Amino acid sequence: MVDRDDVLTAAQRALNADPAASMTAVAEAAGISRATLHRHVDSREALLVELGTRSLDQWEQRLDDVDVEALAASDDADRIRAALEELVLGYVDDSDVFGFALTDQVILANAALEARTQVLADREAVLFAAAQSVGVLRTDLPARWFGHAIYGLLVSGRDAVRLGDVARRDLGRLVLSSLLTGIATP
Amino acid sequence: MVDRDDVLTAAQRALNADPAASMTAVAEAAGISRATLHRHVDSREALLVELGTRSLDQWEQRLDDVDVEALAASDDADRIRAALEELVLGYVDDSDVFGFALTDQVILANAALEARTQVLADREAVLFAAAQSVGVLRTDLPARWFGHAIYGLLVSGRDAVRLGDVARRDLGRLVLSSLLTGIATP
DNA sequence: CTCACATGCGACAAGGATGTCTCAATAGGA
DNA sequence: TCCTATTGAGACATCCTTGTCGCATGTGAG
Repeated sequence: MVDRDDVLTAAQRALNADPAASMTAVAEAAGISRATLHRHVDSREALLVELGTRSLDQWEQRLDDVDVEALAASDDADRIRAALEELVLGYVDDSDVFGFALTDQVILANAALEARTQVLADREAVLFAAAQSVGVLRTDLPARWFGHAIYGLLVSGRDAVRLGDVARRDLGRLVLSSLLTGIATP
Repeated sequence: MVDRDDVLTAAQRALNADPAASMTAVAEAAGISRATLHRHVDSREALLVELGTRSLDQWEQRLDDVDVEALAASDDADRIRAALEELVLGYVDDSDVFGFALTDQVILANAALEARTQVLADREAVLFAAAQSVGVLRTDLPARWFGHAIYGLLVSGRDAVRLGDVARRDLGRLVLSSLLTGIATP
């Protein structure tokens, strides 16, 4: 028997491989018929939205895990820096599974998801701002920019691995060190 | 009268605004009828491929402008660094117009465009490698990674501007400085 | 064994986009 | 002015995808 969660996971995998995959392709990937797929999910858009929600859940979980709010109030530069690294490395791992959601037009165009994205970005931005004030992150860049920069490097990291330019196991280090210290010689 | 070039430019604009724009929408944006649009372009895919080609032309032009090959052979660290900056700032400008091509599935899935992308990425990688050997770029990162990192920051930069988190005029500086020196405090 | 329930399969209608065609209007040059 | 080439508008067939439905199958619990 195929669990609803199995279906969503399979759909995730299928859409990760081909972001334009049709419901037929998704159903095949899940090893069920299209009719059964529709017994689990109302529509293609609903599926995408649900997967988008899943990815936001995961994002939120990462933020909870490092306890963003407490951290932001802590003034502990070392812990903040460590948390930032942990966060980014976590995102890199997540991008393996949720990467397609980063650039999917249906997900990006959904108002509810966009609103929740804003909320999470706000939470994150609080941490960034705290990191700025304790001297971990540069103060000459807007706090809101950091999240975007991370996002971009996740997209490029995915791409680099897909094209074989970078080994998957090196990705975390590459993204993190490019992000924090840049690609130029110090 | 509407020039073929006008049509492509308008299509660019329309697809930039909405990457999923239909041929009807593109035609409207160009101020012509759908039939006339098809007199200029065989199919939607052909249109996308042509616009993708255009963006690669522009990329190639940027590489020509800085004379990548000569530069890579020059061993002049200052000039290489300056060229890198010029290149990236140029890309940021181009992303205004060609940004949608960065993530469009039709364009990305096209074999011919992907092949040419590889060629251009190779040219660029030569410059990156030279930059590494003269001490401008870090040697502990793969030369092929740099191009991806730039790509990612272009995507995020576009996004940041679209969401209003970053002013368009600040974008070049943000991207360039995040890329080169990272977001962490030195 | 039997029954209920989930599934696969096939068929179906609907919707949307694409590409083609024809015909009338129009603009621009001879 | 007249002729020609281009355009717009609309109609059309086609294709693909989506979502729904009915029916037969099979499996698992009791």
